[in-house]
Amino acid sequence: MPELPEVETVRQTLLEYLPGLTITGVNVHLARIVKYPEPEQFAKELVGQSFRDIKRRGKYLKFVLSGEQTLVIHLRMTGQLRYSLPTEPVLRHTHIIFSLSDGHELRYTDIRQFGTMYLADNRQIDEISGMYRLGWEPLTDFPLADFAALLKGRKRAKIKSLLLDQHIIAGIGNIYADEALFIAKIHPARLANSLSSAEVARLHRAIVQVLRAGVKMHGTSFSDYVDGLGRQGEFQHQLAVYGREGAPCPCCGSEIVRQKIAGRSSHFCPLCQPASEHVN
DNA sequence: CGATTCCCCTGATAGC
DNA sequence: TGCTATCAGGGGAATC
Repeated sequence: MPELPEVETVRQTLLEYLPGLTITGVNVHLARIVKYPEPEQFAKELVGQSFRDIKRRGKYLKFVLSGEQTLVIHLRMTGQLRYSLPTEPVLRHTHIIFSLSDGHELRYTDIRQFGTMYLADNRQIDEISGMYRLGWEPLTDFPLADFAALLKGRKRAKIKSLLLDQHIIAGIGNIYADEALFIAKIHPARLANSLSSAEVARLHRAIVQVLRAGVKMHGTSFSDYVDGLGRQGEFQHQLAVYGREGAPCPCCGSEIVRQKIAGRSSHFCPLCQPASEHVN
């Protein structure tokens, strides 16, 4: 499940190969992945354009093209982008293949078919893809004071659901939300405005820390995630709580609990992350 | 207005 | 052995 660190790793790996290459063909085998424009036009407009740059916004990848257009790809749950040789076997669930001028292919594989692609002029792409609605970019534009003020204004929301809300912070998913809350020692079901300023500061720092660590370790290959060359990440070996139900807390040894909170499974240590603020 | 639920989809797993 | 039910979760729409 690609979150910010995984998407950033894909960006970095593809950035080594794609810039300067021209798209010589596009084969769309599953039309529903292409949300805009119609798949035929999508393919037609892409052919002949070359890659200038690859950017990222939250969990979205933005391929800046030579024709003043941007190709936006969201991997959602199980999407994978691989820079491959045509001689490599085409994996099952490969839905879109871009042929490249160096003889390679950029292949989009997605078991669950939830991924999305958009192609539009640079000035329209944010609106068409929905990216204009995204919140703070946590590694470059995430002011603590504004974050604290937002949490103060949320009397009913659980902190976990706010961390997952892309309109507030862009790029956090279930794995890094649980890990950040563990590092900050905050229970996922705490109401946002009940956090003390010390807790808000801890959480802010934990979010940045865990996302940076995830990028440094090339992402978390918990289920399907691989980078732009098909390589797994390493951060799954450092997870403290996610996917560790029943295992000992790395901090105190208590059994990690898994519980559905705000509609998502949440993993936490009941001792290190008490349901109310722990005052020392 | 904001929070919750449903839904898209396939594969892994549990239960019978 | 094989069937069905359940769960996983990003994010948008529908619903409460």
